[in-house]
Amino acid sequence: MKIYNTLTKRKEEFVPLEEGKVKMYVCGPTVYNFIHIGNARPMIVFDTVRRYFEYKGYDVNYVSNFTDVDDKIIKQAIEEGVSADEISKRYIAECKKDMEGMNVKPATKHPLATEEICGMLEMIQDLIEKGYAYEKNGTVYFRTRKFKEYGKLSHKNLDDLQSGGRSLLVTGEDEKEDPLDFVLWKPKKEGEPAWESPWSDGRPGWHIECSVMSKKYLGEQIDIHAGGEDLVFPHHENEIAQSEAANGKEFAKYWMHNAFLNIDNRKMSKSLGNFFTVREISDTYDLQVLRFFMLSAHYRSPLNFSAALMESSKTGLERIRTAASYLKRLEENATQEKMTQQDKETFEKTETYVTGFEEAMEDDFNTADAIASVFELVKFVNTTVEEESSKELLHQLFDRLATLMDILGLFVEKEAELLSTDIEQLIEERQTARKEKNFARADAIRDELLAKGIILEDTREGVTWKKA
RNA sequence: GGCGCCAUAGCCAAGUGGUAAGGCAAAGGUCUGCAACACCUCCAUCACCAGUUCAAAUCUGGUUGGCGCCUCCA
Repeated sequence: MKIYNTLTKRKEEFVPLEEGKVKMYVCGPTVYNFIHIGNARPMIVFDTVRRYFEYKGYDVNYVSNFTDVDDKIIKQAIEEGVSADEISKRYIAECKKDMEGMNVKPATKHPLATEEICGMLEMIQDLIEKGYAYEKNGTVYFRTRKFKEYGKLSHKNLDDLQSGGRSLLVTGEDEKEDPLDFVLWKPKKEGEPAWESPWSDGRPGWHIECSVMSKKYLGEQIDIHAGGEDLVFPHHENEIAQSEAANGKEFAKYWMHNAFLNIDNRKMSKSLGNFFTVREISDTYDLQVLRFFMLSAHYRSPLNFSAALMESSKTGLERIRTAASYLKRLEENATQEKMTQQDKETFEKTETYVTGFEEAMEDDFNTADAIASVFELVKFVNTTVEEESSKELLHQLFDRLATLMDILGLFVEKEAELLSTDIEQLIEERQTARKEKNFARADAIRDELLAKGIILEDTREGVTWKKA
């Protein structure tokens, strides 16, 4: 399996630290509002990475945090006149609902920054003792130049950073020894949440949180650290500096970064205000469609979001699901139980689509290519399977399709839903009308159901329905 | 100013040296009471210029256009 590593700027063969196990950490959102669909990209992408590892038999320890102490949370709390804690708790709960809708598996552990302060104090103290950090008026800074490899992830050199067009010196930070130094601990301002520390009552800097939570739940060394590409610098660069300075060993072996989700070719972000929340999208679309859309491009390519593209994704996903329900229907009506010799040969032919799918995923999780294999399998099913096919074959084909889709976190079957009895009666009445060639009545009933969001389709095997 | 990415059909998108996957849309057709589904047919020489090579969308140089990071940010 090959993974593109931001650290080395090339695809590398994945070799786990420990045989059969994967330890991965994915930087999670800051919870001060509903998550937007840009936040959803890494969730979906890295959940898919996880699912593929699990499909390959790896035991994946997947940790993803919630940043629940931050300027923006405090700002939101002040605006609403409630506590910061209330804001973060609320949006963590909402985020989890969205994740469920997108079929993103819960992490093995979702640590909260506010519950890990103790570990942060320890690591900061450790860094001070090792000479990598210093305290000034209650603020603790990381001594960036002391960490010789600083810049190795983002491939920047310190002098470029300093002589750049922008000043890294921000107001009130002229007490730093060096403009490149960043904050590990900062004293509280009036009304802000704070914790006691040897340096001041205050709160941790953003970067130290991930270093500490990763170490606590995954150990000093992990296989994969992932997040959005904007986190490469400074967040991940700083994490490396902190963790490697404190632990004295390589922090993460593989660094994965997803590209952005754009709107009109512009980065979507809360600060630019050009974003859609996942919740908004879920009003119009099944979030499975959003997931399918996200996986239709490679995770390292920028992806534009639009209603037209969502429609296209919806239709495409529907095509796959139609094939699946076709198999199910035939299976229910099949008379032949066991596979015939010909069935066996048919089934063997689908091996190539599984291989194609796996090869795509092995190549740095090329989900776009993997989906192409799924479509090829769908085409094969639609052109090969027939009423005479055996139950066993139909079942196996369904299973094969569902398995591939499950790796992508996509369902192939609609949830088991029951129609209310009056709707079922309408469908029966329509069938009677059709037999009597009373098509006007039949069409009227179909329209009536359509208005209720139910689409009827007449097939050789009878009437099927789906939600609009 | 520094660092970096991208440019494939109407749209989306794979493909990193051997002659363009897949999906959506459109068009024509088969099936069907109609519709839908499904199936068949049709749909590109890869931004531009120059070069390397027997061979380039794929490598090199340049041009144009778009974007990202360097500041909270997925």
